Amino acid sequence: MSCCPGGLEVRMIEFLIRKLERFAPLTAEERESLKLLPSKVRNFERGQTIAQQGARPDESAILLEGCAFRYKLLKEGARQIVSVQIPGDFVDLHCFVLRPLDHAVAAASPARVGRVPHEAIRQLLAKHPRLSESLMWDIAVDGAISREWLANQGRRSAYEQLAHLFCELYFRMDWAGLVQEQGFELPLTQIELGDACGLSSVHVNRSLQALRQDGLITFENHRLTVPNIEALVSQADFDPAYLHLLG
Amino acid sequence: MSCCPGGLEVRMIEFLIRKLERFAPLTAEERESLKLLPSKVRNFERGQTIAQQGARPDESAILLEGCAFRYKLLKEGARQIVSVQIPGDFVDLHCFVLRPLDHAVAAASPARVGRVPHEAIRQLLAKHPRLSESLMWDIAVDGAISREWLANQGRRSAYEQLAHLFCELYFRMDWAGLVQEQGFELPLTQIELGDACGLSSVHVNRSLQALRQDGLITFENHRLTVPNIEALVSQADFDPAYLHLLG
DNA sequence: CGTCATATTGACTTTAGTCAATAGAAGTGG
DNA sequence: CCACTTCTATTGACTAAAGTCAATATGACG
Repeated sequence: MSCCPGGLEVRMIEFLIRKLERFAPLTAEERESLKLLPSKVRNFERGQTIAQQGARPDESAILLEGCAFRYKLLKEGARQIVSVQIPGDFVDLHCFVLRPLDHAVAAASPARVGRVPHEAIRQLLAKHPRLSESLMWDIAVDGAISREWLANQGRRSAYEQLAHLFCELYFRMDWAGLVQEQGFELPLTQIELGDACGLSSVHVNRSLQALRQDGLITFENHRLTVPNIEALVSQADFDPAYLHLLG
Repeated sequence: MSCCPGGLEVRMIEFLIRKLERFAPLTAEERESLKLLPSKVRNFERGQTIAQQGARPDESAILLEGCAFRYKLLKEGARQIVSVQIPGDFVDLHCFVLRPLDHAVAAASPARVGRVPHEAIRQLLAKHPRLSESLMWDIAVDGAISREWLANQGRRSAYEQLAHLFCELYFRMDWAGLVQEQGFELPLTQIELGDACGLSSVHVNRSLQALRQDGLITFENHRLTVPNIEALVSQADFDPAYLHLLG
């Protein structure tokens, strides 16, 4: 575990600031204070647990690099992945106010994670009360994504569900500047895609084949390519509004 | 539409205060300011729309009486209910920071709704910055419930799903003091239960029959009775922790 | 009494799950 | 480098859960 006394890496903080400014512009002082947020940076291997279900962490994690997901374990070993996190995401900001954690967090690929102490967040908000609305917004967007996932699981076919998930990730990754040549790194296995969509891995496999045959995606070597995002959006009945990507 | 110049009904505000104190105790001054929150009270008939998907309300609604649900409409008329609201719930607090609304809100029974202007919330938070954590908490609990619903839809059978939903409502209603003789008013139709669980109404009907035959519930005249809540909890693999009902 | 929404039932279809076998791919130790 | 393990991906055959369609019943209400 390494430590950045000056706060998170500058690049990442710029990223976080840019994200929060989707909600409301920040003042120079607010930006400055965000930049001074302390954090310990830690690396995780694929498959490692970043946070335990039921834990009461006194810090929240920002994903700096790699991919992670939040999940719940149910009886008989079933798993439900409830979100996929990409660089720049506050992985568990809600545990600033909501403890214990109702889910675990795992790294889906090698990942760099910055952990920001809740005490530092509390001081930040004491100094800049207006920022509390920005954090509220971040938590609320997370809720909006969960609701869209609910609609996805409840009312869409496996084919549409996967298409919808890929659209969501495409838009989020694109906003984060991580889409290159119409594709991006997606380290999720078919088992994990199944756990995210409430499907068996066998059925995921077959639905992926259908998406491939329809020319909507390629997916190999942990890289997803979408040659025609409009076509995928249309198949998935996808509307990016719920992501609140526009400032 | 009637108006309470002195704020929400006292009973309801006590209720809201009690709820927020599940997160952290409030000071006398904070309580006082909450009591002074202005609100217009409005009545709705069953089936009426309380808020439109895509709207940008400048107030948030507190459900005072009755039952409501939030839902999304998908292509081809499919509907996904993403939450069920009971008295005391902030139906759309998140729209304080998150607009436009990504879902609609409808009354599931005759309902009384208090609408609190965002401007008043903003002033409340300016005066009592610490309260922002309480509101953050309320939004975060909402997210936790959505995540549990995700696990429900993704990884449980129709029978378990309905049992789980009934457990959740039982616990929430009980906390609100609305459980009498092991049951409570549940105005949802089988179609609506289906839309909440991602099921067809026919399958809901059959699953309800199974729950009845197993002696776990009775459900008639819009009233759900659970003679043995522990048995239902056990069938549903239900753990109330995610509701954060304990102070 | 007629209307409308909801609930119930039966017959049948479809989607997705399960089980099992095989094939790849990545990593490990010799 | 190769045998070995392990995890993942793929395929086929079969099963089961849930959906669809259609008919009927029930209940609330004007």
